Amino acid sequence: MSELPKAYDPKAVEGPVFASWTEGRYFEQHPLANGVRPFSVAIPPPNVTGSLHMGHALNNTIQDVVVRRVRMTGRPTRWVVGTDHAGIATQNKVEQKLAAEGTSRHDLGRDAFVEACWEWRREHGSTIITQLKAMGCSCDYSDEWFTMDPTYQEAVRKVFVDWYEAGLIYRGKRIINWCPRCSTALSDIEVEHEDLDSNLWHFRYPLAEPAADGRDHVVVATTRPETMLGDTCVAVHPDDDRYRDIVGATVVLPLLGREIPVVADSYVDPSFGTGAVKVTPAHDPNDFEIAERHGCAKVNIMNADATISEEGGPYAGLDRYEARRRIVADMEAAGLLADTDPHVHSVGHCYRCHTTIEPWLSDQWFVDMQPLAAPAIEAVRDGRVTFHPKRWENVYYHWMENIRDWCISRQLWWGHRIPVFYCDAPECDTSAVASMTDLAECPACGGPVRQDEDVLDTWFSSQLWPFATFGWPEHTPELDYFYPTSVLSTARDILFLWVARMIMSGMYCVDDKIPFDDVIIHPTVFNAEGKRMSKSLGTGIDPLDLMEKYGADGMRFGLMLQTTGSQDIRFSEEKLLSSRNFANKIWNASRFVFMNLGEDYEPGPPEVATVADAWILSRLAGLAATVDEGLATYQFGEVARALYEFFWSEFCDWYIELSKIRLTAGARGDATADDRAARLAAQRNLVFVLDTALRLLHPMMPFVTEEIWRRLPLDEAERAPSLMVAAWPNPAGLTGYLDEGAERSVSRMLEIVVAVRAVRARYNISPKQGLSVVIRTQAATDDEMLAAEFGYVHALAGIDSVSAGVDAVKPPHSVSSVAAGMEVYVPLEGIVDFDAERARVAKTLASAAEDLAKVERKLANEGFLAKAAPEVVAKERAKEAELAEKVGALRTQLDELEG
RNA sequence: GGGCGAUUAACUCAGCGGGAGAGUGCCUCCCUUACAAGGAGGAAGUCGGCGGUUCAAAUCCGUCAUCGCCCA
Repeated sequence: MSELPKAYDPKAVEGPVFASWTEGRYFEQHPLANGVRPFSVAIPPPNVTGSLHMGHALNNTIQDVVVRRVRMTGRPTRWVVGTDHAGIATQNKVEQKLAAEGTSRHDLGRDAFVEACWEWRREHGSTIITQLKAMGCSCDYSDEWFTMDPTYQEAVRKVFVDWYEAGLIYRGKRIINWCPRCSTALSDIEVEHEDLDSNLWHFRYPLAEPAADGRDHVVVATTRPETMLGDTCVAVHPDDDRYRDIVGATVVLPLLGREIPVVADSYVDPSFGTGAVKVTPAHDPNDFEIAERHGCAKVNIMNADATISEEGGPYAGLDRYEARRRIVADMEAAGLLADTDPHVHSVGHCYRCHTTIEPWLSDQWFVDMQPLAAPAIEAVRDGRVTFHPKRWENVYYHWMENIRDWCISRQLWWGHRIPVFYCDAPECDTSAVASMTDLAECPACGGPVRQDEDVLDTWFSSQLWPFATFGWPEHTPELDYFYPTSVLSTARDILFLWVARMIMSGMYCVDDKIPFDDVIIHPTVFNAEGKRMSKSLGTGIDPLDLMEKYGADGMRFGLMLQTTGSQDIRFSEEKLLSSRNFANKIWNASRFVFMNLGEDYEPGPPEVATVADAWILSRLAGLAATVDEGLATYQFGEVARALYEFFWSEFCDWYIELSKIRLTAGARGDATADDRAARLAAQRNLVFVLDTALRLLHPMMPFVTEEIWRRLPLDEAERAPSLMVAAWPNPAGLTGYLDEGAERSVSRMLEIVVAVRAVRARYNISPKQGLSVVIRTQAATDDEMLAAEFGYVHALAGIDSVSAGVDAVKPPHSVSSVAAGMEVYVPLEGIVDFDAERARVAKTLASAAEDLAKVERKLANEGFLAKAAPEVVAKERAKEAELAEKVGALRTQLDELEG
């Protein structure tokens, strides 16, 4: 057995351990085992341009923890991995690269540009996959997917054609969200709204003819003055008496001189601004609706790059903000600026580049979502899909029930090109056809066709991920076997972009089957100030740096400790310290075990030889149940805390310390056969507890546990080529070790040890100075139990002699403490400051007396006795007795100190 | 405007109907051959305010306040 280094060094361990997993092919799912329900997870594919951030680190740790646990139970398991082609992000990257080289995509042309994107992907596209490996993620890397793979393209195309032919996809001229920087349309949920300080400008619009009451103008309010160039009417509410007389009148649009009508429309809110609104149909979705209802023109005054178009007359060519300044200035100069009020309004920004988006009239493709949403809502309502935490279901319902059509066309070159072909022949009946194969000629007239220039929204393709990665639309064995997947883990910000759409498309495409059973919505990772982490703002933390400093296990465990169902994570590095130290603690406890096994150790089953053994095995059985149940229900924080507490406080602080008695006695030259047998029992129990704990820890801390576990001397039956594929501790198999009596007994003994140590610490008594202890017990039965544990008290509290009895008498010049209802006396001739001791005891007494009074009040309460559960009352009575005992003992102590 | 979440020790957070917990920080002592990335002991909280339900409320309900997020 090779000696372990003194401290755990993640860097020395992680690489080789990961390599051994790959070599053993434990990540892969081999032949499909029939008759067993498999467990599968589709990773939310990271952007191919991406690199690991804290959100990925958390999300993928969660998936790995879930997957590793299930794999250890022996269930066939597969975690599908891959990347998303990320249309806008990738196109931006490649365009930047081209710009640096002094060229552009327009210089290259479409085909060469797309090839440049593939080239970029070949060079840089595996960054994040490599980083997932560094984290220890147990994905099946032998079958990596990309949303632009040939078979994946087939899947995307099929969904488009199917939906087109079913009438679910249509093309129309609508107001969409336009990003002038990315030069593409965006769907509604790709727009992030932000409240900005601005103004509400009041403009006077002159009437062509004075109204009956002599009025010669109408005042409209706007937050976007530049759009007045595209005004085609002014609207007022039909019931608004202020404007009743001018409905139907004509207004002369200032600056341009265009004549536009005043219309009445109930959309107008009479209480906002002046109650009269300018209507710009080509630049506002609501105005578009008004124009449709009243047959007004739609004048598009903006170019794709957000400069003013020819329709803007004298302002043509100006940038949108410059145009705004000039128009306000010109209106003011013309005496038509009635007022300027400060005003906060919500401005949409591109979720990729944060440029202010323009609502813009253009031809785009849309998906009619309502028919798809209906069954997907039902799937969550009837529990086929479950959200964790459950409250996210309401967010899902709210969005799904108010769902709007999805704009899926993007004016990009990198992506899935829309498979629609147009025939421009005027005499041909067929104007557009969606096709699974590229068309060279019109199927109707045989004339030339041209393909739609646009590509599909990246999310249109990634919604197919949970089934396209199993080979759909082919009816593959993998699809039959692994779909539906088991779990989807994600942050809440892609609940709509992804989760909802995957449920809709999954059910539509794969026989009405849901894409996953459980959805885990995990916390969002913020920085220490609670702000969003962002690389561009420099507020991000790089998980690779963290792994460098704290080890992959340290980072993973630290994240798991903070993952609860309610709070987001305010992350800071210090929070990983305890996890890194924990890995080292595991390492050193294991080192201790190895050092104490020796050459002659013979593996064997655990043996309850002492009450300490019974205690630790009982605690271990409890831990296994907590961890198993906790992971099955995604209570990661709770599980991490239970593991930490057990390993550090119970196993290391107490059991290992207790085992030293038997280990050293049994190793001495003059050891008896009994001593040697006792040593062997201790060794086997140490190995068993460590073995089981490592298995339970493995999903969260795969590297350190694997490295140690391989070296454990286990029975042949317990062995496995890797901890990854070793058996998960079955809680049901450990219930035989549950032993409440042993737990009570040991915790009482530990209290005595702590009480004696506290005396030592309080009076600064050297560990080398021997002490004796006298314990006054409450009942004779306690005496025997205690006597059996004297050895432990000796060893742990460093004392020479212990005696106990119901009628034990306080020795002279001793201080006393109360532990577990017993009096513990430590004679301290000449060492103690009795004044300080009196003060301390008085304080403890006051607090105990208060507790006792509380319990007594409760027990004097008739209502409590009548209504509370009997076991609760019994517990209170026991508590009362215990506290009364404690108070009595403290009083006596105080009296003795006074005297 | 609608919804969700948070408010517990100096800090970061668990607990979510029956004796206030952890990590970090702080104080005291200790390099005791598993571990100083450690060990032992300790100080520290009217569980945001106010009402209510209950025998019993940090925990359930209502309300207010503050902070954060989502939707419109």
